[in-house]
Amino acid sequence: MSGRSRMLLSEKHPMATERYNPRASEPKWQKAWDAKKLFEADNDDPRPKYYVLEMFPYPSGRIHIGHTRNYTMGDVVARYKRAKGFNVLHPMGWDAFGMPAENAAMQNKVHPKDWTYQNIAAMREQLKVMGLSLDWAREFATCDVDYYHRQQMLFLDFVEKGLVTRKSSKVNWDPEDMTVLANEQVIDGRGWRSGALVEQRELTQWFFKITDYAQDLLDSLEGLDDWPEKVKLMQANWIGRSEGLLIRWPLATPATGPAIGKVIDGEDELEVYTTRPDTIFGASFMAVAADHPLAKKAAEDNPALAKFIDEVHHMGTSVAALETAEKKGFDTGIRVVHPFDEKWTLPVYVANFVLMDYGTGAIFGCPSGDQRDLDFANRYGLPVIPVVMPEGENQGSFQIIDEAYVGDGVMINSRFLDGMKPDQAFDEVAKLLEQKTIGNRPMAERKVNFRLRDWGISRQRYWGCPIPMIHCEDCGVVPVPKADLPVKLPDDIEFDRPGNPLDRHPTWRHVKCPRCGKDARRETDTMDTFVDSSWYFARFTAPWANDPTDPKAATEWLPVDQYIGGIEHAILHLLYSRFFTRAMRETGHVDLAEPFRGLFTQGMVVHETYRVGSGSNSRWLAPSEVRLEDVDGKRRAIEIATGDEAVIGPLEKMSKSKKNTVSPEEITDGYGADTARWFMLSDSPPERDVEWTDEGAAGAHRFIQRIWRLVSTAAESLAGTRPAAAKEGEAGTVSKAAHKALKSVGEDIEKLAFNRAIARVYELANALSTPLNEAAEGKADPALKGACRQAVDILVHLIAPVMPHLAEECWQTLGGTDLVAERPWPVYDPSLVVDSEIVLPVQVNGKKRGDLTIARDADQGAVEKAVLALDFVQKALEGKAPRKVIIVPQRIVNVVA
RNA sequence: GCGGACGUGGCGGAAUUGGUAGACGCAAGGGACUUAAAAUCCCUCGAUCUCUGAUCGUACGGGUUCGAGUCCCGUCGUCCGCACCA
Repeated sequence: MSGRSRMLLSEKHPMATERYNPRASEPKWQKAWDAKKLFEADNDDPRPKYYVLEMFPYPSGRIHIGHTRNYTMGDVVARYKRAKGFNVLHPMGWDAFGMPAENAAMQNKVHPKDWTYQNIAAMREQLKVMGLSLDWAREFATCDVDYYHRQQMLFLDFVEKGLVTRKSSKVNWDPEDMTVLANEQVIDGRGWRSGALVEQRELTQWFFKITDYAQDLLDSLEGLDDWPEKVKLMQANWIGRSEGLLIRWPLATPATGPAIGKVIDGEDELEVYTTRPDTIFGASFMAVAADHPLAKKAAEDNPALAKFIDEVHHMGTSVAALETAEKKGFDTGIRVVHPFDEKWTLPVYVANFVLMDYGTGAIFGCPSGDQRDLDFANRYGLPVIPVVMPEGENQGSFQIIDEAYVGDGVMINSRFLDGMKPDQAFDEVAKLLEQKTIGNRPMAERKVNFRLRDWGISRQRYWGCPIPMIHCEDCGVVPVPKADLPVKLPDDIEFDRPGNPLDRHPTWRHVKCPRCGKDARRETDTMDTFVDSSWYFARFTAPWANDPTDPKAATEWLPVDQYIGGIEHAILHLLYSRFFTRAMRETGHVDLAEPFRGLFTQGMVVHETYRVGSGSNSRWLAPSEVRLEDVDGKRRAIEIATGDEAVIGPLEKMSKSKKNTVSPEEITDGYGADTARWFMLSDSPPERDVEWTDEGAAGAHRFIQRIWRLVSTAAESLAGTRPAAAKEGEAGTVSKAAHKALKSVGEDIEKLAFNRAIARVYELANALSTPLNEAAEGKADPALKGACRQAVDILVHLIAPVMPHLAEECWQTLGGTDLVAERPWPVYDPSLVVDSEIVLPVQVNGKKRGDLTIARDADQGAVEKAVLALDFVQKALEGKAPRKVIIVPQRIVNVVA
């Protein structure tokens, strides 16, 4: 458009501006940012560093709207911190190994590699549309040979430091995916991915010794001040520390005294773990797990017991099975002797509720103090001796019938412990038994137990990082020499059968032993994909480094200042990463223990569901397939194609199966990225779920157009005006509104309270609406013009973190020659964020009756005098003196009549 | 069962952490502009009543306080995590 025609147009319609067109505008500004490489972090930049990271996505093929909310939050922080003068690292990558690629290979005959890289390419393009200020120069995928090569280096370093072990253990076997799952990946007895019922199998597996760090991982939670309490609590529960006592109970044999029970050769004690040694006089039986060595031995000549053990093995592990499972046991015939009474023997049962892999796989049962033990005792007619009684109960009448008492109180029926508190009794029992001996060892020792297990990382899959180890018949398990790394995945691979394709590859597994040179075979297990995501944040600090990290860069950038992701990773990913960072410190790759200084868990994007038909004929409808109507205040959904009414279901996480998904393109194609970004952060607090609604998106877009109208109509008249804050009059009101908004938006972003920041921007836009229109109509005096010019500059900078494209467009229209993305955050004038006069609410007897407008710096005496002179106060007092006048400075006045 | 979080208009949510409850947005209703529509602008919007004012009101019942959405005790409800962990 020529200057002449522009002038004609503006003469005809002085107020007319075109609507803002995000489709033309957004790509333009994205190119401008890229051209200046504004988002590429320089490790040598001397400014203070700030590392903001969102949990990287799995390349499933499509970016989900939930992803974009997550990344937008990180982007707002990144853009804000950049404007505040930080050297910001904001990278992006791909968590690219895993089962879905293999499933696609099996179903669609695509190579997992091709499938994955194609998905990455598509998703990268989707992300770019969002205008995120990411450093794409550092992008990598965990399936890049470059990346898993370094992961193999780390693995070998961990092996050297003794952080890796290989042990035979019972594993959770997913029969559908035909692979092993970590305990953390078994949810309600089912595989976290396949949903298949998990079986128990005995396999030799590779483990990371995370339990070595159990205490440290627990203790260090306390220092994570910028983590949600909820996540810390979940981790603490998962680590599950308990303090107790190992007690060795002598088996009743001819040597120990009355040989009542069955005698097993070579067995003379039963070791149990208990957190309640104080209840030892309430013991009425012992119980061991079905896999306990004593149980196995006792079953050798006892077919009935062997049968029972077999039954326990086949018991379901589903929640339903566990909940309904009755406490069942089988008496082995073995007897133990009570540590404090040689004449007291107790039966040893095999019980279905005792777990082999916690404690020692054996317990003593105290029915009065433990519900499970009580259920068991009641079923098998074993004695129930109350040993702890609530304070103030009458011992004569206190009984335990079918509810165990687990609280605090006072010891009874416990000989020398009687009258003590349970805590004291605990210590007393520990002290006495530590002094007694059995064999050559003390009869008891204090022991801390953890629920946390070592992290099994072996997976019998192709699409993962090969474990760089070699099995040699003569030398045993030998690490691949570092010089021979990487162990690359073979490309020629068949997916015609389930199971591990690496295992049946014709040549790949055959190698020479690096130690003796004889024929040997490669480890064909690959690593759990949670290994890949346990250190990617460190790799981002120097993705070009030959070693896994560049320790200098890692030291400078880490910890991640702000990590943002879903609550679903509260345990697995975050705990593994905390362990990994410790292991990397041990091996010299980083110099810190805690990888994430600040953690934020964002809510999901949810949408209601629509369903037509009923029973087996019913089907789900996508939001785009229905039309919503409002009939007599009732919302109805109509299927557009058929006109049938659909049932509106509750808000649910967006999922393919229920078709309640909205794709980012549906929004960005029409309204643009800024609308999507603005909508996802407004209204709902970021930690809570946000409901995607068309009205909400439309509302966000209306605001974009409103800002554009406001700025562009005033732009011409403000063109030559120098920004200047005013203190008085209408101009002063404008300046104060702008500076107050500037202050609170900054504070809100620092706290990640994006919804509040957005509310403040709305307020500022509302406040500027009249003055800016006056300026556009030429009705503003120089003071007001200066104030408006400055306020509009501030407004543009305030919207920039959330609506970066619109901000650039506005800035250009206002005559800016640089980019908002490279401009500093404006500084507010402290004198403009406080008013010289304040309005104090005045209460009489705690109820608000009116206001008092008074100078901000008025002293208490002046405030009291002015309050007492108010009409409504005098009326309320009826001429009497007030009993009390409470003045909270700058806040409220309460007159007590 | 154990552990934790939460409960505010028609809706999403604010409330400086004990100081004006309902900011801001969505939805709804009314009006202006228009031949009309869209867009835009203005007004109303917790409930009740004797309506220029008053009373009630933050799940429910008590308590502490000059003052409670906020703190304490109890009840109900919702959500989340763990779950036979001795």
